[in-house]
Amino acid sequence: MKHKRIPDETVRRLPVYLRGLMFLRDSGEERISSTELGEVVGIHSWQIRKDFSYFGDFGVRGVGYEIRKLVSEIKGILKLETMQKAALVGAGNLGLAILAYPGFEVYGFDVTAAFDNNPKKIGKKIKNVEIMDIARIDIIKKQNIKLGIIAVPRSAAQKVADKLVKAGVTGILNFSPCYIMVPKNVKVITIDIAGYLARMPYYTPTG
Amino acid sequence: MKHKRIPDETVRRLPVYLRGLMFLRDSGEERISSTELGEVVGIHSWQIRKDFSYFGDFGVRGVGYEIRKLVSEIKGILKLETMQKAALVGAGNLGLAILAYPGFEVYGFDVTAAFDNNPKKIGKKIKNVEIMDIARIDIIKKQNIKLGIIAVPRSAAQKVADKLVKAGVTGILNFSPCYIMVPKNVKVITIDIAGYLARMPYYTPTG
DNA sequence: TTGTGTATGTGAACGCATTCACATACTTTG
DNA sequence: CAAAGTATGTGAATGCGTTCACATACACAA
Repeated sequence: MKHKRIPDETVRRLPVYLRGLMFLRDSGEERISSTELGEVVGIHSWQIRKDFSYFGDFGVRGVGYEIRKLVSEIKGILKLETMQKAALVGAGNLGLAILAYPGFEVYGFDVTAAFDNNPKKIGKKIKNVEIMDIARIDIIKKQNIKLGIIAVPRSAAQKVADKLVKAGVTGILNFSPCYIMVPKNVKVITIDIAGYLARMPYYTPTG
Repeated sequence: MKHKRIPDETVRRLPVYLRGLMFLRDSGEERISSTELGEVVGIHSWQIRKDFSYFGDFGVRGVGYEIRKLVSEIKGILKLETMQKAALVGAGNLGLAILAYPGFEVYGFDVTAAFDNNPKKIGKKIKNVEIMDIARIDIIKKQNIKLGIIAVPRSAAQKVADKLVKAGVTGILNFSPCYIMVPKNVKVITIDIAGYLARMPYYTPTG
C-alpha cells in the first residue's frame, strides 16, 4: 500500500527508527524484523509495522525488513538525503555545546554559521566555525541556510527568531524556554530542557 | 469538579503553563484569562480551560484565574514544591552546559553532583559542583538524589543508566541518542537533540 | 511438493485527546 | 436592580492514534 498520509506521531518516530536502523547497518546487520527493531528502539513491533505501512511495503513476510532500503526510504521522507546547513544563534554554554555536538552529522546536518552579540565571543572559532556578530545575520540568506537554532536567553529569543525568519529560515529549533511566534510557513520546535525534567517527579513514586 | 485522572498530554503541558504563569507573576500580574495565557504560551484557550478543569475549579467566571493560586496548584501536581536534587553523569561539552544551565532553578531543581570517567575532568569545579569519579556514584544514594541526567556518548549510556538505577534514582533525563532499558518503576525521558532537528525538513517547503 | 514456522500488512475495535458549543456565573454599567 | 458583557467549566462530538487479530506470504525442511 502506498501514498497514505503519514500521521504526525509517526513522523515523530521516524528519526528514532532511522537512528536505530543506521546503527544496525553500521554494525553489519542487513535484515531485521519488526520485533527485533522494536527491542533496539523501544517501540512495540505492531506500532513499527503500522508506521512503516503508511509509506509502502518494505518488508518481506516471513523474513523482515532490509535495513538499507528502509534507511534510504526514511531519509527520503524526512528529506535528509542531502546535507543540510544550519545556523546557530547564541554562543553561551549551551550554544557552544550544540556547536560541538557530534550527533547532528548522522542525520546530515552541518552547523556552518554561528552568531552572538557579545564582542568577547565574536571572532572565536569552534570546530572551524567562526562566531560572528549577530548584525551580520544576513549571511544566512547568502549561504542559503534554511535551519536556525536558538540558544539565547529567553528575553532575546523572540527578537532572534524574527531575525532568522527575515533571513529566510524556514525551521527553528528553539532551546529558549518560551513560546515563539512565527509566520505559518515556518516550523518551530521548542526544547525546554528543564521542562522535561519538571515532568519527572510526577511520574516517580516518592517525588 | 475535582479528582479526575489527568491525561498524559495535559501533564506534558503543565510545565509550559507553569513557566508562563511564573513569568507573568514575576512581571507583576495577578490575574489572567485563558485567552491571554494562551497568547503567552502558544496554546488555545479552550485547551487550557479543559486542562485546568481536570484538577479543579480555579477560575472565576467573568474574571479569569488567580496566577499565584494556579502556580502553587500546578507545582503541587508536578510535585515541585520542594527543591529537588539531581545528578549529572558526563562532563563533556553538553554535560558542562547542563551543569551551568540556569533554567533548572525556576522549577526547583539543583544539580548537586556530577560524574565523569575522564581523569582530566575529575576534580574540577563548575558552579560549586565538583566533578567526581563515576566510581563514586554511590554518593547519589547517600545524598538521597532521585533524579539522574545522562550526557555521555551513546555507547556508555546503558551502563550509566544501570548504575544510576542501582544508586536509587527513579527518574532519568537522557541526552544520549538511544533507547535505554530500565525497570518499570523508573521513568526515562530521552531528548535526542538531533532527532528534533531531523523532523524539521519534513515540515518545511523546499527541504 | 507439501507442511510447518515465521513475520508482514491491514481492517476493525478501541481508547484517548482535541475541539466545539453553550449553560453558568461573575463584573460592570446605567 | 436589571441588563449587557465577559470568561469559566464541561458534556458531547469529532478526530486521531494505538492496539488487536488474523489473513497473507515467504523460507526452509523433509
